[in-house]
Amino acid sequence: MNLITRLFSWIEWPAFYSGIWPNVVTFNMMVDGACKMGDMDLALKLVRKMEIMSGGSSKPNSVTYNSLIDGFCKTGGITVAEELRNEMMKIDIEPNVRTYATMIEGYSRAGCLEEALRLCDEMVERGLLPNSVVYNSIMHWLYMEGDVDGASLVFTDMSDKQIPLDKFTCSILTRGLCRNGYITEALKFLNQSLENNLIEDAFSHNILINFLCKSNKFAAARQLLARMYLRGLVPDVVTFGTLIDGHCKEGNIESAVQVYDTMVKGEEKPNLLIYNSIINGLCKDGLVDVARSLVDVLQRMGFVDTITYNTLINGYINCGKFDKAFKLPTLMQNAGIFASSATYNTLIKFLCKFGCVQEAKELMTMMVLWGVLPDSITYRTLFTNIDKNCSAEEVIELHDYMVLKGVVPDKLTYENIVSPLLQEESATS
DNA sequence: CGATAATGGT
Repeated sequence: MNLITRLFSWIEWPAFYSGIWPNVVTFNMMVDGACKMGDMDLALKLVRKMEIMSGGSSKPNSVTYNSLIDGFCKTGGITVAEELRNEMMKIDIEPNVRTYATMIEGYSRAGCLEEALRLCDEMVERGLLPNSVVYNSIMHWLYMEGDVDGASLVFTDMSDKQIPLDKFTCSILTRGLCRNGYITEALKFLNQSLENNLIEDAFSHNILINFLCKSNKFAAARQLLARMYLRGLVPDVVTFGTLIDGHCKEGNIESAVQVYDTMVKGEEKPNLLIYNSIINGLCKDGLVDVARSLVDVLQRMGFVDTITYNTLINGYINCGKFDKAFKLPTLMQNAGIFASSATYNTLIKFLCKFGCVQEAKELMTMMVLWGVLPDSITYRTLFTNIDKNCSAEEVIELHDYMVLKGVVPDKLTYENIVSPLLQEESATS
């Protein structure tokens, strides 16, 4: 019996024991919980049995169906979702705006924007008015497809129909414009939204600051931060984290630390992500020893994770301090931090790069012994570096070993390197 | 009364 079934197994018992009968809302909460966990079998089972389990007092309603439909859409079962929509109509539960919004998002996510747009028309025909959620979804997926003009048209339509814009609309437009290269337009739109008092949190600004950093426009990014203060918008950890990471990637530790100071002077507490960014920045800047001191301090504060150490390992390797890099897995274990596959992948890649493929293979078997599963990256690293005059049997043996340990092979590597050898092998034997 | 839909940073 799996955990989720176990958690809900009390439902099978007579409710007399507690003296409280579950009603539709109780069931809907459980159905939605199951859907959110992706356990659609359980969700469906609950819905099919709720009438009997409740002694005939509870029947699925539109909320039940909307939850189910959303669950199926999110787990790739758009066909089942469509069947459920038909089913609810058959038992006289009218699909409402939420039902359509959920289906429209589902079809868009599945890459069927055409069908999503058809559903928009259909809901209007049935007398339902698409709300901002529906418009936001459609615009988001048009932008994802790169259809900036289409999204603009939908936005105009939304304004014409006087559907209120919300903070979601703002962030979707900001991100959509940015990701399609319209940074100036995004900035213009953000200013306009500020004028209309549509912006209540740092969300949209964070998106724009992120894109400005990614396009190396740090002055503009910093200016935007300054403007947030002017407009009374409170920057959050994400705002600072984005700027700090941007500066670190740029190799400008000084600016990163300046932003850090600004953040600490405000009431915002730095999080682990921010420290990891700084550690990465210090390494990139050649200041690995400073990075190491920072990690030591953070470790004493209990403020480190796997990524902290992985970043430092990368830093040591990039500056040639290999012995220090290889000592880190033990150190992190002492600090109670579990090494990840990425920890060993970094070291394995280094060994391969310097022709020590045998040692790399040994490290891979060691990580298995230490309870860390190799992944498709480990697989790719080993096979793309494997000795050219290594025998086919050896390659296949390594492949079999890794697959047996639960590794899902990297598709391209398998097709190009391992699979040809397998055929060769079967041809000769 | 209570339960359901869309957005961000290593």
